[in-house]
Amino acid sequence: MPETPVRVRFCPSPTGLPHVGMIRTALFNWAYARHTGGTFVFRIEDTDPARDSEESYHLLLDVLRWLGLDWDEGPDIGGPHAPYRQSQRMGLYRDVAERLRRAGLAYACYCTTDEIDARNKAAGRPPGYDNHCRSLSSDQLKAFEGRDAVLRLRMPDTPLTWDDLVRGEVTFQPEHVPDFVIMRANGNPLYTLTNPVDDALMEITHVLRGEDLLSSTPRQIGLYGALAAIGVGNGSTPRFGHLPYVMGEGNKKLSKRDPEANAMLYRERGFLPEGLVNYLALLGWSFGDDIEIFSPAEMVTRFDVTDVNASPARFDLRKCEAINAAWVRRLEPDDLAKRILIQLAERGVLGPEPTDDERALVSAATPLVQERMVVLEESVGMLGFLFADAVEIDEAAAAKQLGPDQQPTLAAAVEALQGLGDWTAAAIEAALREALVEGLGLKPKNAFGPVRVAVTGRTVSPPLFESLELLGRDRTLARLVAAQSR
RNA sequence: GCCCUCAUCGUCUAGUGGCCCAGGACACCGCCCUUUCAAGGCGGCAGCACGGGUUCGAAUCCCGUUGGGGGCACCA
Repeated sequence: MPETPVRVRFCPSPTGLPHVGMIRTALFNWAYARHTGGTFVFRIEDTDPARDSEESYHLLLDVLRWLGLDWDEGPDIGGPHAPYRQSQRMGLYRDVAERLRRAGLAYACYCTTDEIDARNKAAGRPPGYDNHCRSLSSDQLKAFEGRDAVLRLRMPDTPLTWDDLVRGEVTFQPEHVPDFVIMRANGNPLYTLTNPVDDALMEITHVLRGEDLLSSTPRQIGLYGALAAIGVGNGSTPRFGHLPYVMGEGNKKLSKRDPEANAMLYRERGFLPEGLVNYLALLGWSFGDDIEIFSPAEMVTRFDVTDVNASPARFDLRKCEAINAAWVRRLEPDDLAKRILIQLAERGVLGPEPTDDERALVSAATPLVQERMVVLEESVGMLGFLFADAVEIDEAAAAKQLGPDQQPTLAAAVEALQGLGDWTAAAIEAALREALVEGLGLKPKNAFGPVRVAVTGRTVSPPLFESLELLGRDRTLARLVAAQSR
């Protein structure tokens, strides 16, 4: 028996900066589509001009592309259900709303929020609409003449139940799900209408979204019933899966204000897309077999929504960094070198068009830093010394390693390296050991510390002898001499 | 207030009645390796929220309690 092909969607509102929780939702939808051989639809829900922005829309596209979460239908590439931006589908929603009204499935409501609140208070009821305008007499209707009306959906008076893909069966009693607004008084449709209408029209089979939308699901199920009645969509209601929150510090949802929430930040800091995707996947899901490092493609082979955890997960930057570091180590050196090159160019260590020599130097230096980096950003500090004539010396490092006591060490190093025939890491190490460790009787730590600071400017650097080899004899000697005249 | 929902080490998780006096990872602490910093290796710390059931047997099933989160918009 052939199953209906899976169609999932990611449908953010373009407001503010892309949020990691939102990206995690996109990832799970994407992974589920790819795992099942289904279709991943990307739709933009920009029905609120007051909050939506074009800039935010482009950021969304950028982030998804950067992470490699490709979509099969969407605003930029079109598809059988185009357009994929709700702002371009307004006529459609108005039409559906009108049909619902004419079918008696939706009705005009003239109540103001103040009136509703007042009635609830007087009756000692909890907040929420009281279905007041469901059946108004013609006299009552006349009294409201000229007053603005919103359109509300008439909800069924039976329990609303669905089998949530991550939580199991969930039921709401009808008295807790009042008739809700689907069209503003000004005639603009609300999310409560546009989202299910598009899901129906686009024949979405699985709605995987944040748990914040869980309590709006009964309303959507009610709407689906109404849509089926007027022939919008294919008449079937999608399955729902509510993904757990991504939490921030303390016990609150990672908020948009929280800097850690901004997905763009990770790209700027030089996280690898593979690393971020890998970490985000771990928030509510696990690969199995005690394996934690996996590629997006590997994730796809195993991902299933029904394996997603129901409980919220805290975003842990440390772990995110550790996963990324593992990915840095996992990359082929050539691949890593390319990414470091881009990073160095973006940060001005290299020009926008690196020379062949610079490219070669980056390639040669990459293996020296591959095990030392957590994020690409660090390549600037670790490799910067290779790409300048002189080096800027860290003052704290100088105070520790370039004082009067270290002058003889530096002098001996200059002498040992000056006449060295073969400028290779091995030869440099041999020469330095002979002159400083054996010659001056220094411990290795004290022998190489001053050389390191003089040449790289820092107490922490890539392996010293390899670094000197890459730097070259002239610049190495110049820096050793310069350090003596400080 | 009402409704919904969640509950295993500090954190992310494995675990779907016996393989679990609970496994892995991050973080933390030791030791080893070592020219710095890492990486790597070895070891350590640390958890089934609580109370009742069901069962020969419960982290796993049921009920309750407590605690956390979300919702109750002409936002999405």
